[in-house]
Amino acid sequence: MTVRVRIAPSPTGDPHVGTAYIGLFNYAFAKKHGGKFILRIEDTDQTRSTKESEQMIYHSLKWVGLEWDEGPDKGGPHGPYRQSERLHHYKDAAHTLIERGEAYRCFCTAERLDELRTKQRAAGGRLGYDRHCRGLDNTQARASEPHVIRLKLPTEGKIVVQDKLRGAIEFDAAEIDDQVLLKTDGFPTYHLANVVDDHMMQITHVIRAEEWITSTPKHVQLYKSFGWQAPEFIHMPLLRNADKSKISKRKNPVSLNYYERAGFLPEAMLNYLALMGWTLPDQREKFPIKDMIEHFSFDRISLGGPVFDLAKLTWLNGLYLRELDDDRYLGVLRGHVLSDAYLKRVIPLVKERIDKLEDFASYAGFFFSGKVEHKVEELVAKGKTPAETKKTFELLGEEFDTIVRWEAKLLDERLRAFCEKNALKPKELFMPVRVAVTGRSATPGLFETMEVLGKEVCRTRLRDAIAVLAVVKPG
RNA sequence: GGCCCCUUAGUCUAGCGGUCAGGACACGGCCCUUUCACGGCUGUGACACGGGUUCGAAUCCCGUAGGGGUCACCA
Repeated sequence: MTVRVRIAPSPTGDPHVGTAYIGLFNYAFAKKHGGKFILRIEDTDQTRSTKESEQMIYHSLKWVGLEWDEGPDKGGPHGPYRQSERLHHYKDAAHTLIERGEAYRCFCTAERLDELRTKQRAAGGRLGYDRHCRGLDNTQARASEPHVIRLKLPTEGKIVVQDKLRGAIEFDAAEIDDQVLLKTDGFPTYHLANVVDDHMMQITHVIRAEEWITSTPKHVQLYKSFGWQAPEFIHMPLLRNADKSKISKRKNPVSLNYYERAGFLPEAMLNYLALMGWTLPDQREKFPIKDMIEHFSFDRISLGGPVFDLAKLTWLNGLYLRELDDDRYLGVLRGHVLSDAYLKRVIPLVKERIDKLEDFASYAGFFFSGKVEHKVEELVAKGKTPAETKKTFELLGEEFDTIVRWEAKLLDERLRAFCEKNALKPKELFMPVRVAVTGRSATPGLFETMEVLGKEVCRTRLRDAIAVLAVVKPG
């Protein structure tokens, strides 16, 4: 049996560091055993999936060097590899299940389900679908009405998940919801799509994040209902913020775009990610990924959720950077931080503001630097307190997270709307933001500057500014 | 809250019954150096707690505590 593993990101937003992390472990395992590493795009959420995001996933995965053997752009013997192009498979599968009595149509409205949950919450009991439609015998007749298809789970007994890292994990079948398989819009949920695809694509090992453990019994039941053999499950620990919560953009740069832009080398990135929960038998911390492949084994994975430590990644990156010869160094420098493409975007903003070329670097320095210095007194608008400013920045950070197209015109609109929503005058917001994202009070136009800096840099500097304000003593 | 997972220093980890509990990041000191970095040396610092099992537990078992995840027609 040849090893076949997959990484299955959903194209909703920026390419995530967690995708690279899980991708790496899949990749290392596949390469170790001469198997195949497959990329599958899980775009079954019609409202959130975007083509831009899908493109960024390809770009970032290639950047870190995780080349896939089969995928939407590459093809392969088990395509298509984009779930939105496989809808008929899921539909067929769901109907097969209905015919076998393993699934049923459910006509409950979103309102009824909301109501149900509200009641359950009030009663303090368990949340979950009450199987209202499970016993319906006229489901066939009503097939033309809007409905979802739900999986029938056993009402008693245990469902056992075999996790390669943790052994047997037992769940009471009665505790598990009759999961929706096919949504009203005819699209499958993750649960159905991933099982159908993993089976059809002959995936042998599912290496995914720990957050999936609790839905795995549903998948186990699905394989059983179909009469298919389930793959092996390997649930990796979750990357964490410093406070141990699941890594998130509120507390860390999580976009791979950021790391590429900031001038981290892909080999350092991968090396660092490999260190998160895994060790080489000889304990070396700096190693090329081919060494990981050579020595890879699941029993060297530790299960405590590792805190993603930017400081240590930075140290490791320095090691890699220092061993580059000057020509290669020039190459990576010109490839990212000082690329022609980036300089060409900075020039129009700086040109009219300086008179001698020698002033370029000092005027435009913040376009090229990582961290910028924040002075509290510059960060806080007249008449505002540091605490108020901190609060405003936190809200603004969340606003940033929802902005998909990071362009000056849109930023202008969004920030003005933000002022209105939060009862702020533009000048009470714009100067503090300027200082937060550039570290300076004299800069080119704020929105143009923000566009060129990019979302991730702005987000990171805003986060840093928040941290500076957080240590100010009130009064 | 129910269910599930996890638990060695601030952080990443080694350890798989007998070790002075080892390494790395960060932090402090010293050396190198015109400065700053790099580099070298060095220091502070950990087995969550309580019961067992055992001649002997960081290592095995059971509790407790803590942390995390999950409870969607999102993945």
